[in-house]
Amino acid sequence: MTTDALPADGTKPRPSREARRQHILEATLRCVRRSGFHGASMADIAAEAKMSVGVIYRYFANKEAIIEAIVANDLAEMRAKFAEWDATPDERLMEVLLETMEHAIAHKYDPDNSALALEVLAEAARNPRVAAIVQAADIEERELGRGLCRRLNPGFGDPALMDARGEIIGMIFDGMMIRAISNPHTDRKALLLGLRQVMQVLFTMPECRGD
Amino acid sequence: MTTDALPADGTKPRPSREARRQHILEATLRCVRRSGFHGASMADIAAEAKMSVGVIYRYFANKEAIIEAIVANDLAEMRAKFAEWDATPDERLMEVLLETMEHAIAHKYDPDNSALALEVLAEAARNPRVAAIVQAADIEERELGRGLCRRLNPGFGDPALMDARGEIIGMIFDGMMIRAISNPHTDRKALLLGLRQVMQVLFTMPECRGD
Amino acid sequence: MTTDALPADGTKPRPSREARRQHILEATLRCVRRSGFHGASMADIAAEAKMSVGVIYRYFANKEAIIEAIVANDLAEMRAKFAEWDATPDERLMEVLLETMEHAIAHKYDPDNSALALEVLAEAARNPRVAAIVQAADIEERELGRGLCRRLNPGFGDPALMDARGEIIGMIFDGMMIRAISNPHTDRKALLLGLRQVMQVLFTMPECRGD
Amino acid sequence: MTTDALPADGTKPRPSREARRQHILEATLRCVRRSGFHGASMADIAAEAKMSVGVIYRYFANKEAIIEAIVANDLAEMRAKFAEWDATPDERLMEVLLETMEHAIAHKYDPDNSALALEVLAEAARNPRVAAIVQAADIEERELGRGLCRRLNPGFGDPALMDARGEIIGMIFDGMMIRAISNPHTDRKALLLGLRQVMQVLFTMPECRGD
DNA sequence: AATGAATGAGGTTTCATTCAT
DNA sequence: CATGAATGAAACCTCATTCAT
Repeated sequence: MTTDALPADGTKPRPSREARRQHILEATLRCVRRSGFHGASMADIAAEAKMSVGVIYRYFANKEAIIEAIVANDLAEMRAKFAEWDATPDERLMEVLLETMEHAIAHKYDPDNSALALEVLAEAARNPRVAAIVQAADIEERELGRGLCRRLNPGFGDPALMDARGEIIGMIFDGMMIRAISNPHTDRKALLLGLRQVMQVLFTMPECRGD
Repeated sequence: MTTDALPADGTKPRPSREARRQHILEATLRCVRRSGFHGASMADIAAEAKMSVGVIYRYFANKEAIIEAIVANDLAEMRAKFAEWDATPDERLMEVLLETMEHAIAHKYDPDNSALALEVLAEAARNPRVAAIVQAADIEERELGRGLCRRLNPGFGDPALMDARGEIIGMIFDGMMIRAISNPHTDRKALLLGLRQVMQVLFTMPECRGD
Repeated sequence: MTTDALPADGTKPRPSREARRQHILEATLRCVRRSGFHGASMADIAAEAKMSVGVIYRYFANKEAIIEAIVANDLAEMRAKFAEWDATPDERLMEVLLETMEHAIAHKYDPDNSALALEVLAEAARNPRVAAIVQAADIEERELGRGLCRRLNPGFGDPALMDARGEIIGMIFDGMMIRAISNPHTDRKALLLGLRQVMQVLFTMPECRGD
Repeated sequence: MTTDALPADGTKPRPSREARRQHILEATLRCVRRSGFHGASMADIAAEAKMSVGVIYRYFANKEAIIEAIVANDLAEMRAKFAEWDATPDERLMEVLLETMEHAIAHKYDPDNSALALEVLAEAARNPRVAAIVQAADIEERELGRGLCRRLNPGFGDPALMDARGEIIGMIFDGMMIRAISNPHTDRKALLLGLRQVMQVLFTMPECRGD
């Protein structure tokens, strides 16, 4: 039995604790995208969430805790993406992946998304608690990615080499966010063609013991 | 060449203006890597540089100017890298590039380097002045990269497609910095093998008009 | 009328927002008279108001806003003065004006008042925002003064000349504040006699086309 | 024997100590008119005087001493003005005075002049050293003014009343500087007519024991 | 439980003054 | 003597956090 529940009377039911946390997180996201972690003040967040400053402290111990929760939240999105692929039969998998590229480009080149991700990564680069969250999420993501690669490339032998291949694919997707900053006006049409070709190779190219 | 000069006597010569600027930039770098741009206070920087706060303002108009100088400084490094390649004869170029991969990995996976770069990029994502510097540098880098690609792949027709290929190569290098945060303990040996293989393909794979 | 209200219990009621603004303005006035606008630091003002520095910024956007509020506050005093004269019947107006001279002298020769006014004017001489406030107030004051002159001197024809006469009367009152600095120990009794005589002439002397 | 003198050789002779002081004062004046006493930094002044900061401290103990010297300098101007009048024969005196009005208006309504004067007066209102200088200058000015009044109005009996009359005339001139701030766009033509008429009255109106 | 006013340390920046060269 | 780089105190302002109401 939680503290929410029991509407019944005329007043609107109090939202659950989790719902309010989410509400705060979403407000924070909007603020952070606008001004970065350090630029977003608790007052901004409170105003954006239409709450008082004080109440935020009932849901999060401090500002850092909000940041950590935001980072953790990204997991959900990522899992959803992989779940979609998992539901795709092997013979259509490559096709679906290539179709995904268009959305991936749009998503990664969206300044809002990349700005936030870079903010998080820069924070992770020096805040061990954030780093731990990012890395934990990444472990999960790699595991899911490994499954995908195995389905596409059953003949791959050495798991270390396959992991490396996965890393490289990861680099391309992650690097897209940096390219979005450094060269926001890329020709996305040409990029899409190029990426589809390269991805096809990356997902299917046989392993090859170096030298 | 500069206005200082004339050491010779027992006293240590006054360092040149440029030397002091570099001194401040290096101190700032150490602080920024430790705590980020916003986390590094002018007092921290001054302490790190063993200077008074005020003197820093004789060399930089404000904190943002230091950031800009740091970003601009990266240009020199990048140019040096391309200059090295430019001096390499065509027949050895691919070989040298592949050898470079090892250093690239070491460099990008060095937390000091990637933390700083991400900091800069996150700042660029919101600060138009920093964005302008980053993008100007990138234009130059792309131009140099284009030259490299043309030497390696003279048969490439559509320049848009070749630029896209260059973007993708850029994604891999840029993305490496993010992977360095998300998965710092990658098996670098396997990664090196994989990257060499992939790069060889990327640099030489013929263009291919989609669908 | 305001949002506070409900004292009644033993605890002291929270002062209204407006009351706190006034409290800050009064503290600022004391500081400014002591050390001028630039000499009065926010820390001084906070100490004088027995508040923390930060709280002042909840009531005023910045130091300049406090200055502007002080200037604006003077308007109220000025309007009250004219309102008093407006309520006086024509036949007693000159008499009341001459009686006012004594208070005017006391007011303008009070170092507190003149120091503040000069501070404001010096600021207005350089700060366009303050100048705008001062000039807006003056427009209003001239309009009121014009009405007064018309009542005292209905035969005055050329409005430009009457305005000039008003300007000259203004010079005398404004100049008094400067004399208060340059010669604080004037014989005020003699001054009062002289001013009454001069004012009577100024208010009633017929216009006279030049030469 | 002072430290200047002895040019003779090919190099340009070193300016006298007094000349350099004047040079600094003039540079300071330009700075102060531009930005006020507090706004004019020693660095600004040094740059304006084309000197190094350090050398200024060989001529003035500190910034306040420069301010004091500027105030004291105004004496010279004022004395020159009275000297001109002293040289005028009685029968033309009033005429010359009235002619002076036009220059007086132009001078007092010049924002540069009034801004500086108000700056000085505001400073005098709280800095006893500056107040002393201002007041000493005023004593001298009043003495000269008294002579002028006596020449124009030999029948005036009570010296206290005559001094009061002088004060009032002073108010008009001083007040003009404040009007220049509060109402910079006065109709100066009309003002000139009005002032001439009023001045004529003020300089010649017989004394009159009040009530 | 919710509010939002208050705190005050700490941020960036300026500048009068000194002093080694 | 002149220089101008260096100092460091102090200016204004912000904001995470607390707590009386």
